Amino acid sequence: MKSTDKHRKIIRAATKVFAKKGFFNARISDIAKEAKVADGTIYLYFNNKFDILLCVFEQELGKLIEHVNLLLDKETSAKAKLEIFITNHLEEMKKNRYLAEVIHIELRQTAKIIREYRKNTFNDYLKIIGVIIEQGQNEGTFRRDIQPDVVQQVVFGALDEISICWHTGSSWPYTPEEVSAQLTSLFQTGLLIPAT
Amino acid sequence: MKSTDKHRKIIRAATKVFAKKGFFNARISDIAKEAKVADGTIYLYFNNKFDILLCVFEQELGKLIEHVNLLLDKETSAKAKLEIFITNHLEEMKKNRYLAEVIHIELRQTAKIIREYRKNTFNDYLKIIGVIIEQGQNEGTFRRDIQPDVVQQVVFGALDEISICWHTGSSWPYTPEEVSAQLTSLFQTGLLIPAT
Amino acid sequence: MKSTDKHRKIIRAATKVFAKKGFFNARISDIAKEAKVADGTIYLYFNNKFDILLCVFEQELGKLIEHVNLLLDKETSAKAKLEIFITNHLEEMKKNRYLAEVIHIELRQTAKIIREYRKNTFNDYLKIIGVIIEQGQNEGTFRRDIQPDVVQQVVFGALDEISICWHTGSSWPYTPEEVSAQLTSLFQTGLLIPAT
Amino acid sequence: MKSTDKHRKIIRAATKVFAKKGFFNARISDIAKEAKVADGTIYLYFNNKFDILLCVFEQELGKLIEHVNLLLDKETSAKAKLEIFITNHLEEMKKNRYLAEVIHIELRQTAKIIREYRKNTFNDYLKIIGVIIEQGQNEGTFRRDIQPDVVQQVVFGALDEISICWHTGSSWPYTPEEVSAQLTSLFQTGLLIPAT
DNA sequence: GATGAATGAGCGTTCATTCAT
DNA sequence: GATGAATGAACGCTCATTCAT
Repeated sequence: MKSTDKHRKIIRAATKVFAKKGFFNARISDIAKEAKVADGTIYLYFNNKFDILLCVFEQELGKLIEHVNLLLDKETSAKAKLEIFITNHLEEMKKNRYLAEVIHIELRQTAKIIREYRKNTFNDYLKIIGVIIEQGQNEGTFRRDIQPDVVQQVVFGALDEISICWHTGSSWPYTPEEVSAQLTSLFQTGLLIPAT
Repeated sequence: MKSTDKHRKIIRAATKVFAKKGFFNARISDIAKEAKVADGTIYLYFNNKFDILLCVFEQELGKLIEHVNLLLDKETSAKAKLEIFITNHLEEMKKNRYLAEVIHIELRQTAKIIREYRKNTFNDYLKIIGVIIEQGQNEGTFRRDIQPDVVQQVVFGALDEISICWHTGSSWPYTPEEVSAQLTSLFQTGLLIPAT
Repeated sequence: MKSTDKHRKIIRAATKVFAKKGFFNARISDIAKEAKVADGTIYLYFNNKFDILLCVFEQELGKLIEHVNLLLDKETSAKAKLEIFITNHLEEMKKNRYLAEVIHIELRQTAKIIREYRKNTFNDYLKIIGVIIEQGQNEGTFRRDIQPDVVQQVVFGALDEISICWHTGSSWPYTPEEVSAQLTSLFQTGLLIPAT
Repeated sequence: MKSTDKHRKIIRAATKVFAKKGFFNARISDIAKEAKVADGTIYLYFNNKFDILLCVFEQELGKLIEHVNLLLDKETSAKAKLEIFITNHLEEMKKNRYLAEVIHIELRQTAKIIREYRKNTFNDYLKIIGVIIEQGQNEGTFRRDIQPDVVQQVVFGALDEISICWHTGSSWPYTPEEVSAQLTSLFQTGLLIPAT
């Protein structure tokens, strides 16, 4: 168990350091210091610096997927599921500032490379949205003229761009609940005021 | 004019190189070679490597802002303007693969830093969306319970996440027109099929 | 006896690993793995990495000296002794590829350092040749105008350069017996065909 | 010409540093300091540390080959040529202590690797001896029962082992002329006093 | 005695930046 | 203004050595 413990400690430290300085500006010794281990120790658990970043995503996205799937299983309608997904993502990102930043900034660099390797936990996360949309279309709740794979990009992009706002210097007065309500409503019924 | 010419050449080369390799993996000598100038020449036009990246954004976002504003001026309704904005962004990103990637990936790294410096052309671009939404609310076309500053993040995030899809290995069969129609419709009337 | 056993196991493993990768490229963990002991165990028997190399030479050269001395004691004439020495060295090196390589390559690095420390088993081995030559000169069999300390270098250098040939990729078709016959003859009567 | 100049300077510095500390203990910064250039400058002229060592051999052995070939061309008999080769090698090694040590110690490490790459200037040097022996056999001066490829190893091994003696702490009272006379005579007529 | 996880000093190499030409 | 050779600080990674178990 001890070794798993250290693995976790390093992951957590790396997430924090990557969020603060960015992957390329982060030094291994920064992570080591943050994790309170020696530089060399890191290489007992990871192959190289980039591997640490990948593991951060694997682990954190994995947890995110597991968690949201648990929540989604409790709901049956696609409409409710979409709301759950949005709410959960925003709450998690509000809670975990470092993860939010690492996803927002570093995931993208990595995504390009990962796409080739297809070690694609990120894609699994995106696909959850796609599947919800498909279900809604089959149920007859969601429009069929908007493609699920378009929606999944749109929703994730929207969530990700929002999720960084809490951690900016500028004031962002909304709570996750407020934003998630707005987003859910926006994606459900749109911006337009229906003509009566 | 000659010097402006070289400035432009370097910007263009840098955009390409940054898109291909990412800011941190791009070497000054890569940019110099792509721009067909000597390494040292770059420092006659830019203060340092990061300054080049900033200038890429300043210049490219500046052009984008200028261009979309021209288009928006031709329209009066917020509804039409939002459509224009969406369509234009996707078309531009489809056209300019390098810019799309640089915005998607590098802008985020920079955004964090820029936010502090407030040299904020990016914010100006975002704000255009916000202003459109406000106008729509004042006109009475757009709902007032969804905040303009939320929407601007959402729309940009969505557009940006979509705009990278054309340049991925995986097949993305939709044309900008199709996607922009879907997006526009999604943001206007939402996913739900209205109960009749 | 058990501890002596482990010492021997490590020496043998080290000889193999040093031969394969060279002293500097060999890792302690390579030797440990080859010897089937833990890394730390090695430090119960040796002071440091270099000490292992020294012990390899001490031990292997010691055995070589002991063995050749036994053989030499059976002969009386310097002429026969020189032949024995040559034959024995080549046979041993043919038999023990790893030792041959370690002597050929690593001994030289070490020799320079050892020379200063005078912990000089290597010199003892060389000196055997010198003593044979001196005996031959005293007997009146060997010329007195060629210095024993020159000959000892020459003979060892020749043997060592030959002894690696069996372990090279390139074809080396001669048996130790053939080569030792040629070398013995060469050192005894030279290359020239005597004018009749 | 300037760049060639710096290449030479680095080669010379590297030869000295490698001789003093050995390849693996030599730091790039040692070589840089000795050559009075910056660390990075070295990489403008060489691919990596090992490449420097290879270039030392290529260059120095190349010069050696060129030089000895010039001398050999002046002689016709194989007997004279062998003498020239021996004398020249010893003189050069006496003159250039650093080269002598680098050949003696580092060449062997490298030789193993080089053998696979066959970038084999060292072999060219050895072959010169072999060719002399063949010529002697064809002329009828040298015995045919001793193989040229055996002799070339023997002669080089002998020379190399001798050539280090001048640079050892221990006293080595002989001049290159004396040693080369002894060696030549040894290889020509052997150790034995001919029975009258 | 034996282990092997942890340590941290050390070094090869890169590359943004400078400056003599 | 333009060049590109030269610089040297910076950092990822390795591995001999230690020490708690």
